[in-house]
Amino acid sequence: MADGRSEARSPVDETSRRSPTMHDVAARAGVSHQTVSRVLNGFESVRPVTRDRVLAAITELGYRRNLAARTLATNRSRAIGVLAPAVSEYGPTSTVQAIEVAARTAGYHPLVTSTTSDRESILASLGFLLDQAVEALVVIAPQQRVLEAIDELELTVPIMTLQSLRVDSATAISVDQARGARRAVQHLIVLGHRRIQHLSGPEELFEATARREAYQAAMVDAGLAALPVIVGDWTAEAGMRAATAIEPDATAVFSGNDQMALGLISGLAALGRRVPEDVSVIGFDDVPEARFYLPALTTVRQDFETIGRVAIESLIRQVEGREAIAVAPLEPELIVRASTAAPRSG
Amino acid sequence: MADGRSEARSPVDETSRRSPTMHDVAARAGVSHQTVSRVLNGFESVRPVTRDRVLAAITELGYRRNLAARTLATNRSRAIGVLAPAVSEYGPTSTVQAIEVAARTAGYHPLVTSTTSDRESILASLGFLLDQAVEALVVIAPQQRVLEAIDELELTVPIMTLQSLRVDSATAISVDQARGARRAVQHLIVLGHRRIQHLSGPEELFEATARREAYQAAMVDAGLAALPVIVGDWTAEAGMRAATAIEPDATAVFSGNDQMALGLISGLAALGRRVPEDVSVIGFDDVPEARFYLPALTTVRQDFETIGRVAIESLIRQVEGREAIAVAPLEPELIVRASTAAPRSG
DNA sequence: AGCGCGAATGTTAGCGTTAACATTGAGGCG
DNA sequence: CGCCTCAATGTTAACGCTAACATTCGCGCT
Repeated sequence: MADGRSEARSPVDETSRRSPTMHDVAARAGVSHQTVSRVLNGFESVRPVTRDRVLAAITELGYRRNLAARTLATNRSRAIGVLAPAVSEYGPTSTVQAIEVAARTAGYHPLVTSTTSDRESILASLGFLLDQAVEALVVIAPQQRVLEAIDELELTVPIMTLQSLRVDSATAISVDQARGARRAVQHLIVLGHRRIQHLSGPEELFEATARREAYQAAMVDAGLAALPVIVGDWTAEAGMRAATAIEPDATAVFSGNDQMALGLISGLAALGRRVPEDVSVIGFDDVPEARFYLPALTTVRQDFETIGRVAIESLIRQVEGREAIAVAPLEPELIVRASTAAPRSG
Repeated sequence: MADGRSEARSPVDETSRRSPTMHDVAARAGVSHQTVSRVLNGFESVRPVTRDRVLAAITELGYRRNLAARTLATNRSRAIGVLAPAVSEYGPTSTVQAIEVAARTAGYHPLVTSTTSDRESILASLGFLLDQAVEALVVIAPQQRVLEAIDELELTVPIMTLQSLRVDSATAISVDQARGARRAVQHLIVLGHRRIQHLSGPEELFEATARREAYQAAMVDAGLAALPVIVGDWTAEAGMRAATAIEPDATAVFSGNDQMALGLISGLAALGRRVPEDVSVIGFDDVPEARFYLPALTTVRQDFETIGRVAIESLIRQVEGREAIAVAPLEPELIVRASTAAPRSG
C-alpha cells in the first residue's frame, strides 16, 4: 500500500505522455467527442464522411477506448467471470477452454480465475471477479465449499454451476455422473465380472461421490456385493498406491478417473498382475492420452466442450434479459478399449 | 421519480437498486466519502474509532469498491495480463498456474487470456488485455508470430516472454532447451546407442526447434550421424503414427515431449517392438503421469513453476520503477526411468 | 492568553466515457 | 415563404472514485 510518503512517485508515468482520449480524436477529426463515441458504438446517424474522418483520426493517433471509463459510465462490463479449480486436470482445463471460446465469440470477455479449495481462496477469487463487475458467473464447482461461498455472498448476477450436480437444471449443467458410472460397472458385469472394486476420487468432491454411489447402486442392482471403496485423490500416484489395496480376488476395478487408472495399471504391473488378463481396469473422462496407455484404457467420455458452451449460452441469454436454458444432464459415452476383458475364470 | 425515460429497458437493472457507493457508506458512518476512501486505502491519519465506524458501515451495507471508478481515477489497474496458448498441455498450464499464484500473492490481479496461434486471435487477445489497462504482460510465446504481434503493437508496458528463447535475459525467461535436449541425447549415447532418432514438435515452435537443433548438434559432437527428424504435433496420436516412420535400425528415440513418447511406445508395441528392450525412448517435460507409463518414461524435467514465478517478480519490480531481474536460462533435469536401457547388441 | 502547528477530516475538481437533452440546418409542404 | 420535421451533431451532466487543497480543532509553547 502507498504508505505515508508525500511524493507518490507514480511508477507508471515514466513513458510520459498519456494515451489519447476521445477529445484528442475529436479535435483531430474536427468533431465533438460525442460523435467519436457514436462512431465507436456503431450508431447509424453518423454521415459516412464524418465516420471516415473519425476512424482516420483514431488510427492516426493509435487511440484505444478507455474501458474503465466506459464501464463506469455504462455500468456494464461485458465480462463473464469464470471460477475454476487450480488444477491442471483435463476436465476443468478443457471446460474452461470451451467457455473462453464461447464467451469471446458472443462478444463477452471471459475472466478466468483459478482457486484452491480453501474458503479464503474461494472468497478472494469471487471477490476479484465481483470487483471486475462481471455480469455473469460460471463456477466449476466440484465441491460443497464453493457452493456455500456463493450462497453466502448473495450474488445478484446470473450464475451457472458446472459439474456441481445441483438439481436445478436452469443454473447447473453437468454430465450425468451416475449414468456414466453405471455404464462402466455394467460393462464389467456384462463381461462376466463379479468381484468389481471401485477406486474413488476425493470424498468431498461431488463427482467422486456421485460415481461412488452409482457404483454401489449398480452392484446391488445386479445382485452383487459392493467391495470396499478405495479412496484416492485423482492422481496417478494414488492409483499406484491403490494397487496394493485391491482385494486379491477382485477381477476388475472401476477407477474414478483415467489418471488413477493409469497409476493403478502401473502398480498392478509392479505386483505382477497384468491388465486385462488378471484384472480389468476401466477409467473415467477419456483424456486424450487414454487411447495410448498400455493397454489402451476403456473409459467413459465426458463432453466438457458442450458443458462449457451451453453454460455460456444460457448465461448470455440471462444477461440479455431472457430466460435461462434448461439443460438435462449430458449423456456420457462408454469407450471400450483393451484394458477390459472377460475374467479368466469366466 | 426515478425513471422518467420512455424505455431503455436496460437488461441489467432488473435487480433494481444499484449497489452502494462510498457516499452511502460515508452517510451511514457519519463521515465524508473521502474518509471512507482513506480507510479503504489504509491511510494512517484516520482515528481508530472513525475507522471502525466506517468498516462497520461497509459490512452492514455490503459495500464493494467500484474498480472501474478507481482505475479511472488513479490510472492504475494493478492488473497483469497473461497471454497463453489455448492448449491443455502440462507445460503452459502449470506455468500459468504459477503466474497466477505469484501475481495474486504480490497484490496484483492476473488476467489470463488464451489464444490460438493465428494472427487475428493473438491481436484480439492482446487488445483485450490492453483494454483492461494491464500494467505488465506475460507472454507464453512458443512461436514467432506472437512475438511479431507484440513488436508491432509497440506496447509501452513491461513485458516478459516465456519459453520464447529470446536471448535478452531481462525480458525473457526460459528453460535451457538445448541443454535439456543434449542431456537426453547424451544419456542415450552413454548407454551405448548409436542410431538415435528424433521425434520433433511442430516446426514453427521455438521449443521444438531448439530441441531439434540440439539433437543434431549433440549427434555431430559425438561423431554420430543424425537420422532424419520426424515431425509431430506434440500429441500422443502423432507419436503413434511416428512408430511406423522410425528407421528399422534405430535403437533409440528422443521424443520432443512426453505425450508423443507415450504414443510412440504404444505404436511400437503395436508393431511388436518393445521398449526398452528393442528401442529406448526418452521424452521431455516430465508430466506427472510419466512415472506411471509402462514402461516408466525417462525424460527431461522443466521447472515451469520457477519460470512463472520469476517472470512475475521481475515484472512487478519494473512496474514499481525498479529494474528487471536478469535470469539465466534454467537448468533442466534428466530423469532416468525404465524406458531407456542399453541397446541389445551393445 | 494568543498563536501556530499538525492531526483529522471535509470540499472540490477531475479521470474518460456515455446518456440525455439541446442545437443546427436542410428540405418538404401548406 | 415561414414553419415543422428530422437527420446530424454539439453540450452538459453524471458514473464512483482519488488527489489536492481547504478547513477545523485541540494543544503546547512563549
